Amino acid sequence: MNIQAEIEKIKHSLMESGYKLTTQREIIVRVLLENEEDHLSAEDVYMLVKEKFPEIGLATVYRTLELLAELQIVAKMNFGDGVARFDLRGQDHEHMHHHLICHTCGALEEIKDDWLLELEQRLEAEYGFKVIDHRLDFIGNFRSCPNDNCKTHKGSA
Amino acid sequence: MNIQAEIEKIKHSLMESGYKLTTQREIIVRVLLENEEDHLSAEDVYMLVKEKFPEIGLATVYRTLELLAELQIVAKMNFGDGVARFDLRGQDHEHMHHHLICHTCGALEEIKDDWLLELEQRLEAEYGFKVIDHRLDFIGNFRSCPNDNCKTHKGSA
DNA sequence: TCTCAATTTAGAATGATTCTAAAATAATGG
DNA sequence: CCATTATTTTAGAATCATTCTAAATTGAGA
Ligand SMILES: [Zn+2]
Ligand SMILES: [Zn+2]
Ligand SMILES: [Zn+2]
Ligand SMILES: [Zn+2]
Repeated sequence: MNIQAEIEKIKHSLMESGYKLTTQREIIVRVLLENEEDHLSAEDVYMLVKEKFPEIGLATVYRTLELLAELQIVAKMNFGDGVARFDLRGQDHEHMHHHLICHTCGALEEIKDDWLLELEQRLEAEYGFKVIDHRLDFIGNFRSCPNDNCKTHKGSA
Repeated sequence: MNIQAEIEKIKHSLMESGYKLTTQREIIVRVLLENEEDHLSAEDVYMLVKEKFPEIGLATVYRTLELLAELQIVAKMNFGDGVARFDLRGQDHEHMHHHLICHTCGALEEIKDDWLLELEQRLEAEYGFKVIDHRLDFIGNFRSCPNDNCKTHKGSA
C-alpha cells in the first residue's frame, strides 16, 4: 500500500471533519502506516515520532490518536497489558480486522477478511441489533508462531 | 442459578489450585454472582463488597479479581472507558460469551451461545491455530435498547 | 500454644492518560 | 502586511486506575 496515498486519504477524512493535517499529525499517521503490522501504544508512537520530529509533545500524540480513533481511522484496542494500542483499520471504512493472539508470547496475526457478515445478518434478523462495528480476537497457539523467539514448538515438519 | 452452588464450585476451583476461599474472597465472588448481568469494575466491586464487609481493602479486591481471572472464573475485559471490568464466564469452563453493545448508551446484552465454533475449526484447519479463548463484541444499535433511558427510538410497534 | 505460610490491610508508589495555561501556528479580513 | 481570531501544540501538573510494600492478621498443623 502506497503510504503517501494513504496519507492523502487520511488528510481528506480529517478535512471533511474540519481538521487540518498538521506536520505533527502527518508524522504520527506516517509512523502508524510504517508500522502497520505492529500494535503500537501511545508511548511507542511517541518514541518513533520523536526520531523524526524531536519537538513533538506526548500530549499531541495522545490527542491525535484519540482524534484518529474518533474518525475511525484507527481502533483503540486493549489487549490486557495496561496500555491502549492503536491499530490502523485499513483502507476506507473497512470492517475491523480480527486477531489471532499467541497464548505463549502474545504475538499477533491479523485476519483481514470479514468472518462476521453472516453472524451480523443473524443479529439483525433475530436480535433486532444493527451492527456498526465489531471486535473479534482469538487467543490460542500457533502451530508455528510468527514470533521466532516464541517457545512454542515449531518448524519440525 | 443457585448462588450458593456456584460459590461451592468456585471454592473447588480455588482449592484445586491451592487457594482458600476466605471470607473476603467469598463476598467478592458473591457480589459478582449477584450482579452477573452487570460488568463491574474493581471499584464497583469494592463499593458493593464494602456494604457487606466494610473492613475490606481495595487491594484485596484487585488481588482477588486478578486471581479469579487467572483461574478463568471471570474475564477481565476492557470496553474502552479507562477501567477493567470483570465478567463471570459462567458455569464450568464454558466459552466466553459474546457482547452486544449499544452504540448510543453503552448498554450491554450477552449472547451465551457459542457462535464461533465453526470459525475456530476453520482457524485450526486453515491457519494452524488452536483456539483457547476468544472475545467477540458487537457495537451497534438495538431496535429496542435494554436500557430504558437510552435515547434510541423504541417501543413504537 | 507456637510456628509458618497465606492472606489482608492501609497507604505509598507507579504509570498511563488527561488537563491546563501559555506559546505557536494558521486562516481571515482589512 | 498587520491585527484578529481560531486551532493546535507544548511542558508540565494533575488525575486516576492499578500495583507495590511493609506490617498486621489469620489459620492450619506440630
Ligand atoms: Zn490489528
Ligand atoms: Zn508465540
Ligand atoms: Zn459479559
Ligand atoms: Zn442504548
